[in-house]
Amino acid sequence: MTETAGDGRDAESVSKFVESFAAQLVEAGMQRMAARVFAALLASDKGVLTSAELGEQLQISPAAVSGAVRYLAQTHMVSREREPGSRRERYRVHGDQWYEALTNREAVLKRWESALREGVTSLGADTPAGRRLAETLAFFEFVEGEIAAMMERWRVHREKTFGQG
Amino acid sequence: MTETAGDGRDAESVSKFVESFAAQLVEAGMQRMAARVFAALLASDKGVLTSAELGEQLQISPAAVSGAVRYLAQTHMVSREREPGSRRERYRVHGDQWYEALTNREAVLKRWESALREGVTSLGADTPAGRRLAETLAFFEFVEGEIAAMMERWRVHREKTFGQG
DNA sequence: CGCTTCTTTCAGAAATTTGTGAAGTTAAGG
DNA sequence: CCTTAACTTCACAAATTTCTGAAAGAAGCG
Repeated sequence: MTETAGDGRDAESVSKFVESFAAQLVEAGMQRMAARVFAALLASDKGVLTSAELGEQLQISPAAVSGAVRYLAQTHMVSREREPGSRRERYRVHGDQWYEALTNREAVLKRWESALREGVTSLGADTPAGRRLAETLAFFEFVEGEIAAMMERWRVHREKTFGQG
Repeated sequence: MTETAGDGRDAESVSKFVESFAAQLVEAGMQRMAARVFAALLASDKGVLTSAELGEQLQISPAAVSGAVRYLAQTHMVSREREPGSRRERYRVHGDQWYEALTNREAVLKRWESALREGVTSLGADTPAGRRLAETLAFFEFVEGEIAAMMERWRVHREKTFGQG
């Protein structure tokens, strides 16, 4: 059985999962390194890894880790931590926050809505195209509200199923 | 005022909307030509354009139109029509279907779930990482169910707001 | 059945994206 | 303060993606 450094788990199984899950995320539009880093964190024992650990496990340069983490932090899928009095940064998946970021993409929705709003104005709200855009806009606004409610239901459902986690 | 062929609308306004909305879609991961074609259809008078019209309006080759439309049709964001007795294909946005394709992405979710399921098995459901993956999996399964309900609520909401459309 | 018109496929050029090594920056610890 | 360990930024090489022109493929129409 192949073992990594100290975490006592089958490195090959981990890698297999990491690569296959990352591949799916990539297919859905995520940058490759970001996807691999994220998957590695998900599959890690504590949900926390250092830059060096990520680099070694995924066989990528510090620069690649840095870039991936910047992206993931911006999109709120991982958070950076620093043990006080250390130069070592640690990256963590929030057991119950990251998927909001994944599905929500509120910023994306907002920008779509903004573009649509301008379209309605400039094409005219009384034109067929304007009406189509207005309806599309209404849909996104609707979705935006629904997602919040859905996440709330998830939290309830989750607690029932998994406890406080 | 700049007018296109026969639709009597300000070509520049249309183009402006098309390009800015398409840009947002691209940023969210859609292929550029697909995004432009889609936006052009959204902003068209009838929600229908021919291949030639798309090529001219967007200044792209027939090949590019073909590729974009293939993608959009595969993802159910537009449908292809053919007036019986014509070689000319027409592409249409479904005023009230395309966003299902956009948000649904059921196939994507399914593949994510599948990768996670394998991860849970191979890492062990009783390990910390296994539990994290299992919870993630549960989340996606939850979302999958919720989306159907959400779309149903949208249909109701839409009819109240826009009528039968 | 061949002509014509439209769409698709394909190979390749161009542009973009990605990941690296190396230099630069920051901050802990002596 | 100087050293050193870590992270970040930058320029470039490599890989990938994208779009085009050209050729091939369908399908109506005479």
